[in-house]
Amino acid sequence: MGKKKVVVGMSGGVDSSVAAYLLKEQGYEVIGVTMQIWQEEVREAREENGGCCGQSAVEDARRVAAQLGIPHYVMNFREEFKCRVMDYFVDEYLRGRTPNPCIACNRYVKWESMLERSLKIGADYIATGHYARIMVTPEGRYAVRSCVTAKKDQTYALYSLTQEQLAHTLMPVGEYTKEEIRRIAAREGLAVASKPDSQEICFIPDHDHAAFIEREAGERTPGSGNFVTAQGQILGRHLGITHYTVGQRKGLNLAMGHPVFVTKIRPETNEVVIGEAEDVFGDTLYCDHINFMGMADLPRPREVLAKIRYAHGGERCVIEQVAEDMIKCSFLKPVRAITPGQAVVFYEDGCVLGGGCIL
RNA sequence: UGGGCUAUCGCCAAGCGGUAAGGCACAGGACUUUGACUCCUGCAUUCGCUGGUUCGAAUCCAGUUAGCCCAG
Repeated sequence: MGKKKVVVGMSGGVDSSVAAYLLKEQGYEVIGVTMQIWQEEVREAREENGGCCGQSAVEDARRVAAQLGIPHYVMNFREEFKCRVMDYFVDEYLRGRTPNPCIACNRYVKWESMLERSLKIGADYIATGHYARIMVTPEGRYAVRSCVTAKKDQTYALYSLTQEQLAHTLMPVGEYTKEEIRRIAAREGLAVASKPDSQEICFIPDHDHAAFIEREAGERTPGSGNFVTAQGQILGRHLGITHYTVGQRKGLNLAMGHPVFVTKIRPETNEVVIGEAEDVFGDTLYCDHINFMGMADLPRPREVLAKIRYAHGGERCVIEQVAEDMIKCSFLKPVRAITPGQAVVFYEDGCVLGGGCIL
């Protein structure tokens, strides 16, 4: 029986580099692959960005692969990335929603595309540097669960993986803390040991979302409109709905004497609704694009812990399937800034049961 | 044209003769897969303007300008 073959998605960062190292140590036949996704006019921005997916990423990954003595290839996923991540990102903003591109990238690019292509070249698994662990539930379902480093937990962004995908996925760094991973990288002398963590959205290195959207959307870019209260009072002019997200305070340029926040975005009327701090709280949400992971279905209401955005600690809520592709979440306590477009992910004991996209 | 009121940082606003509070906004930083939240730091040598009184004025006086209100 030959070695199991695994394709490691190497971003050129510390995590995926160590993932490749660990798998090799564990006896897998490891192949390093770096996805080519968005880099075209990248230049200066990447170095301070840490370059999660930039051009230097390819070189860094190649260097690490050479150090580890594993083959390294580049797979071109620009097409997929453009339409499934960048276009989605822009379209969501145009619809007044706040997308989470990392979830889309994971689902469509890293897993659907990269996994498919990897299986095609004879791999048994793909692996990534995500801080998450894959488990099998007593019912025999695959699920991801929080890793030891709760702070770096990335299960939220992985909620949409299917059973089939999880069956062919390995996440070796989920067993370690970020500090341990860096230590291993340093111990093994990996070139990227001290590379800064990547953050923010990789394809917008300058962090200027609005400018990016304007470039991409062109004519479709929404113009300025009114800031209004829930009662309809006009408070001022905004720069275009793509500049805002629910819960936002900064950048509104509204001197009301006290802090005010975005409570809602109305693309139909091009209005941004403004309210008080308490107006940002809500206790009910609906989501679609459901994916069941640790639970196979939801035949009856069930109480779970739900996270409504990446850095959210989670709140107890009762979930109930109200339609073919719709779940209603009723929180026991109001949660802040329920934001359409963001994911809601359900957990039980750190295990992802499933999730959806907030409506 | 008379009479009254008001004029202090981008907005609101303390101050009432003793040497410019505060809030919001904004900027920078920390944090961050929402330009989110949050936190830290910064932010009027100057009080519509011109003179005067005083040891000392944003604070008192005179004039002047602007805005608002009320008049015949």
